Amino acid sequence: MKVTGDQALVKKINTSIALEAIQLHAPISRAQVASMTGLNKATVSNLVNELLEQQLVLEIGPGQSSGGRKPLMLLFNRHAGYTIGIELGIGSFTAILCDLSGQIVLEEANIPIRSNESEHVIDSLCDTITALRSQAPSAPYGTIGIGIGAPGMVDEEGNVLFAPNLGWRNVALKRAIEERFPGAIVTVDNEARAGAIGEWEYGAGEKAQHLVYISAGAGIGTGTIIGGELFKGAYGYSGEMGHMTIEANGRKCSCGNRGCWELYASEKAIAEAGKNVSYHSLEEIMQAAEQDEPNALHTLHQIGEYLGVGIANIINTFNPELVIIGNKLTQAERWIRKPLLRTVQQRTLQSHQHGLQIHFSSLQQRSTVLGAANQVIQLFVGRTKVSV
Amino acid sequence: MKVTGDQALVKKINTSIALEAIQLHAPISRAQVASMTGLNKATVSNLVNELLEQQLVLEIGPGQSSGGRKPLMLLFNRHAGYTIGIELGIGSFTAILCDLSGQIVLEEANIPIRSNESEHVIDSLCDTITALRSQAPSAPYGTIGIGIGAPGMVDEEGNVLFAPNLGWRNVALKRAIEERFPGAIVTVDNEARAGAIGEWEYGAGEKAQHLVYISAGAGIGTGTIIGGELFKGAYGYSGEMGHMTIEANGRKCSCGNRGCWELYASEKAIAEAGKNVSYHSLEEIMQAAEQDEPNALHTLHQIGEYLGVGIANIINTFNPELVIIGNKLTQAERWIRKPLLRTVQQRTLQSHQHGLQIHFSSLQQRSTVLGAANQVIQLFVGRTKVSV
DNA sequence: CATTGTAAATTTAGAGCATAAATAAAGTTG
DNA sequence: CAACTTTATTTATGCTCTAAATTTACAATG
Repeated sequence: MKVTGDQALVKKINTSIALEAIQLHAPISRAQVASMTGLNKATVSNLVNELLEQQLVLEIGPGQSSGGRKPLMLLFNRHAGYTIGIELGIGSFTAILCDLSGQIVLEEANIPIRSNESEHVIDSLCDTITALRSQAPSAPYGTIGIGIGAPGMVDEEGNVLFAPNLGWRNVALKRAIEERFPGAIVTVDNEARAGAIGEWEYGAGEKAQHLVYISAGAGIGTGTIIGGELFKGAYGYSGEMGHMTIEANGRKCSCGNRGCWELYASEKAIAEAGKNVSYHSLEEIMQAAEQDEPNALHTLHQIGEYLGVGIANIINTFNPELVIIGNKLTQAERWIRKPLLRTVQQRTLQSHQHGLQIHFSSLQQRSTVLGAANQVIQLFVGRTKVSV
Repeated sequence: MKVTGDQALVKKINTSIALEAIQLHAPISRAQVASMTGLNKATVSNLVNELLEQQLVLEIGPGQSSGGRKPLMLLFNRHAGYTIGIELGIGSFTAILCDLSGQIVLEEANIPIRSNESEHVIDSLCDTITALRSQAPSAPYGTIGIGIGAPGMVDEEGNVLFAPNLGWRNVALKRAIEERFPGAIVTVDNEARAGAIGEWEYGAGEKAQHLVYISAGAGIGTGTIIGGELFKGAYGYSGEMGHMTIEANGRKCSCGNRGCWELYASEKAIAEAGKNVSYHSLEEIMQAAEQDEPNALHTLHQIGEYLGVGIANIINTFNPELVIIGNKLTQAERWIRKPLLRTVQQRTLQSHQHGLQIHFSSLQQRSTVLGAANQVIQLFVGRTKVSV
């Protein structure tokens, strides 16, 4: 959005800075916030007092003195409001209610979807949202909003442009939810991008300024965080790296391209490799791998290698500190991990390997719901940044 | 940089907004600037008057009245200062002196470099810089700085971390130049990233908010502009997309990886394809192609196709509005163009093709020098942006 | 236990900037 | 030439940050 500078903007920026310092370093005193952020003590006092009035911050009494007056310690009031996070999957969805620090209060996992018809799905989502809202603890701001991670391309207005697994085209999901819950903050984003935020804020991504999250399931989606911010790309719907070519003359993909990464490194690879054997799902092949069946082991190893090929490309493109692999394929970490790491090591520039870490998701299927919820929280607290 | 909000920041933001409006829409009146930017008329008047004092803006007298008082038209004073842009190549470098709007005043093209030894190269650069500075027209701010585009990985401090074609490792190029020209603004960036800025500001990239520049020469480098800003990536030196794998089991690359894009879509592909024929350079193969030699034509077509494969990956990753192909291979546009476009069309998602344009560089080898010069100009005028 | 020193938080006074409204300047138009 | 328009500046006001002074609250010390 086009923004000009005025005093309100200054205050917004500084409030955001102060609140973030409190969130990250609680319990913390006003004086510490001032010295840490570079803001003037008086400014911090003013801003904090307003945040106290708004109940976004709590004073929990005096802390340890360091030779003088005891500081009054501050906490981010994670119970000021609650938010709902939803991961829309294939055949089912998962919804959570969490507080402003991402602590899950209620969870409704794997609610089946009977029909992929968008109206039906939206009805179903709304029923669950209503149920969660009614069970939410009372809070100054109540349930502030609903964040949704959807499988497919989502534009900046929250329209699901294309979701092949749901058979959706141009579904105005955000608007539909907003209409049902007037006043609520609603966000809709791609499932992998929400997952990236989830891992970054609450999972394996702690503190990393630059990370890439790879959602490897029925296909491959990616979410990228650069400089502590979600990388939006042009028009807001980049991230179709699952359709990056890694075999120029490879198999035909449903997207029209050939040799797409997700053909070789997602569940799609199982069905393909198993054409002559009888593996049709990740579950099946994992069972077989447990029995040390050579075919299953080989297929899983190959998936690991191909995941590594794509990850190497991502590393060369974005040079992140951290790559996190999430979604269903993490269940096969045992078999995938080694070939994946070896491939990445072989295929990336030495200089990019420096300080690079590769992790599997630590949130166990909760990356997306938490990330979706976090997107609402970010809007609620009004995070604002300046680049010079 | 970590920034807190104060009045100085507000002024900086608004000055930047006003100046940009004048640069882009000159000649323009104060009133137009105000209505265009959303700034208050009084604010614009104040800021413009300061810019006039600073000689960054000129008043060129009254314009056409639209029914009332004639507006006083404003121009960006492109002669307020001059800047030097340098493209460091292999075996030679090119330097220009240009005004603040990128108009080239002096050009020293293809100055040979006798030895790649960094000290020698730096000496040589400094000689040319000194010569250009001494010939620069007199201006309020004189020659404000030096921008350099270097072939290789450059970090945010202007250190050339790795430039295989020069045999450089960890050369503190920016600091070296700064020491020789105290007070000058010095920037050092990767050649392709500078090229992206050059094309965006002065070339085929006009007005596009999201573009990718592909520098196809001895290797492949890329520069990406997203949301009107150079995409820096983690640590500032992303963009090694030339080493993206497009043939998982392809040829070995000097970077350690296999099947890197630049092996198939840069000059490297000529040497390789020509192992049994006698093409060793772009010039040779183009001569042969002029004579319709089938081998040459086939090789060039293939290069076009492989360029398309990589570009398709980039499109899926960044979803830009505009892709610009620059550097040496543009000379072979005649032969490359068609297979390239066809391949991209075949390999990208329909939704991404919507509104996508693919151009060849319009600046003819000047993308990088102009982009490098522009980086200095940007710092000089202090462009500042806010994201909400 | 009163004194001294220190740290935290608040108050005060001052300055910078943007803005709306009023005013001035310089046109056009019938 | 009077009425209307548009452009630019001036004025008065409000908001925010900041430095410095002040208040508050505690620790250490003889």
